[in-house]
Amino acid sequence: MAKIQSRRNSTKKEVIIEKASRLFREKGFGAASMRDLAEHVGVEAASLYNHIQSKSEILQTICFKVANEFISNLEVVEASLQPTLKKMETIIRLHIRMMLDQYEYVYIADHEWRHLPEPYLSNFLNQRRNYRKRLSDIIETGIAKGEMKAIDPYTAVLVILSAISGIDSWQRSRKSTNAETLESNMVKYLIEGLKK
Amino acid sequence: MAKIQSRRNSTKKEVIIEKASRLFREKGFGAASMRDLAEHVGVEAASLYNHIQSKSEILQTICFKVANEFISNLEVVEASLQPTLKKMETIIRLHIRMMLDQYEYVYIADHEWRHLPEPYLSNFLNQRRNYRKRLSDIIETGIAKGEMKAIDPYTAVLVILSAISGIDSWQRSRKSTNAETLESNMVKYLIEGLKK
DNA sequence: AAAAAGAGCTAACGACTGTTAGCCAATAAT
DNA sequence: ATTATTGGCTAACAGTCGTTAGCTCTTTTT
Repeated sequence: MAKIQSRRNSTKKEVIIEKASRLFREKGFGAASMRDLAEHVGVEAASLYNHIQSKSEILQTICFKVANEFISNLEVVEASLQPTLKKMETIIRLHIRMMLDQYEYVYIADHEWRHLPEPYLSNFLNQRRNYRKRLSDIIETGIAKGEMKAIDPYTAVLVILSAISGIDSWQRSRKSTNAETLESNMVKYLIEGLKK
Repeated sequence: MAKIQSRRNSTKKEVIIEKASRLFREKGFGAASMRDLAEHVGVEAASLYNHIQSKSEILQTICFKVANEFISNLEVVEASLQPTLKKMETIIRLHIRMMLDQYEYVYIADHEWRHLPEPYLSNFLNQRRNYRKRLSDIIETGIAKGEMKAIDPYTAVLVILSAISGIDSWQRSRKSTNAETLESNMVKYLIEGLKK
């Protein structure tokens, strides 16, 4: 092997993916070109292919990296002994933080998954459906245990996840608002709707 | 003038825009091609230009059509004498209905506005910012009047609008759920978080 | 009947797309 | 010291993109 990493403790592949995530968010996957990406990496377009296999491989990497992170976090919460309302709060806070400090990645997994080629597309959608189902199961349990008010669980999941993913349109307009304030405001609203 | 309308009471331009809205939603603005669109309209790509000026003119038409509809609806609500909580409920129901029966258009205005060329882009974002500000003003008034609980108004607006725009990811997975049920579930959750 | 305009077509332009081939220099492994 | 590998580069392919030019036929207006 020749030199395996550039400056900073990251592979060139990781650099490419990082720059790509920025570009994909700004322009959208379809409108972002490899020559565009190459320029941001500081290399010719063809050279990218020494590190990646294709444009859509980048998208796959990003989407499944995010998906896996959410799923493994959910597993920890599921296994915990918290009451259901607290579980939901934990998950909500986690989503908000992911959104805030891995913004580019989360955004792409949220908005650009459409451009995944099969079979990755189906795979991704299955994981997403499964994830949502498990969240609504928590709420369902919460209602059954009398810890939450009777509300349609899937609607609640939809509202919660959508509200959080909408933070992107906030970021730009109110960079000033600090993260903790945003998080606590948001949790307040979303949890209030679940509380009995 | 030659024949000014095709079958149905719609101009060919309207047909093009309607077909385009479907295509733009499915593939994204960048990935949808004029040849693709032409095929759906039943015509050669070049012939489209007898009715429209450019690809992005279609996007502009869709985005501002939706924006204008929302704004003029808001004006009616603002001018009404309802209590603030009722105003918000009216607006929420209106958004949900727009989302359900003008799905394609609303989706594009929500997700594809990024591809608007300047100066339309700035224009659109200004209108959006203004719209959100006016919603948060209603909530602020509601809090001041003691009709709503003290919550950060802009956070509430963000949660509400994002939650509704997330209905798209619902539609596909639960076509069965009828519109009224969805609407009432959603209103229940979103209004509950505002009520004192 | 003559003129104008609408609305379709084919062909093509120039720019840009993701990607491959093939070459060369530097580094790592033997 | 020699060989192998890595990771750059240039050039190019085959395709697609939005759009225009220029033609023809049909329909409307005068």
